[in-house]
Amino acid sequence: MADMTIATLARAGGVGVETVRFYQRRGLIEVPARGGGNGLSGGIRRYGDAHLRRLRFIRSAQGAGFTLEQIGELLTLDANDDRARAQALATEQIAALDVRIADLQRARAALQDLARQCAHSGEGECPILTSFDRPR
Amino acid sequence: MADMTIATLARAGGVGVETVRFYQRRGLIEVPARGGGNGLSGGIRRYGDAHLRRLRFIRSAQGAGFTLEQIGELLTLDANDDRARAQALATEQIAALDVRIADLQRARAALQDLARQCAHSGEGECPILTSFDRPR
DNA sequence: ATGGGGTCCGTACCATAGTACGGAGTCAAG
DNA sequence: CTTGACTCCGTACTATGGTACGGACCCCAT
Repeated sequence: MADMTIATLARAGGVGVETVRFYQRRGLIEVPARGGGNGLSGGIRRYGDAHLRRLRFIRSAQGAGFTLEQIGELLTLDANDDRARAQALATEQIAALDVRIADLQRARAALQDLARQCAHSGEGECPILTSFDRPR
Repeated sequence: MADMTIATLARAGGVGVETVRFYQRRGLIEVPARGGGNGLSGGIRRYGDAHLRRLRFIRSAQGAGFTLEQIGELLTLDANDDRARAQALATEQIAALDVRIADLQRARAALQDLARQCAHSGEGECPILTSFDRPR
């Protein structure tokens, strides 16, 4: 899968061309030299497996809740083999995820309660619409 | 707590003045008439308990993961007593929360694994930095 | 060798949820 | 009756993660 064009790379990574270019602007994906190696000056940039791995790295890390800025840092660490810092980032991110998960679970429980009450209550008011009036 | 100024209302709701004004622009909080009731023309807008309840509703609903647009709809339903639609929105939101929670839990588990491997592995590469290379 | 699709690049725009700024008006205390 | 804090309002700007546009250029198949 070497020597891809940007469209091929994007498709392989499951994103749009513009997204790849956006990541390049952010410094997350390297912009390869132009002209596929045939010696001529200008031309079209070609992408290889390394670029595709990088793109997938970015998408996976996003899936783990990292921001693009954090991902940039992870990539720097990768280049520097800075394991301690990488571990610290991971631990931080786990804590952040725990907070978010707990928040969402609380919200979910509250909503479920409300939906149940609304379904089973008689002609009174639906509690979904009044329950938020109390301070958190 | 009636007859608050916007700053008092904002403080009571735990937000900034600009945030209250932002909600007003979005149509989520009513803009009261000017001149506290003393008959004079121009003046300062005064806010009462209803405004504070509304503000707290918005903050609570945000805590449950609703967007401001959805909150606007909830408020409309409140005005119309549309219980069926409110229930539907709550159910939808619960499903959305479930998806997000599952995503985050998966991400958390993966990260934890990686952090552990990184801590216990010898002189090799820290797996945090290479593990994202595989497709999701 | 030419036509149409893909690429390059800068720039502008989108949604979401605010946050800040600046000038004019208002209000209450001293 | 002035001073200083607060309010009003429009407008602009922030952060995050893209998405779109337009002109110039390139390259491959016919």
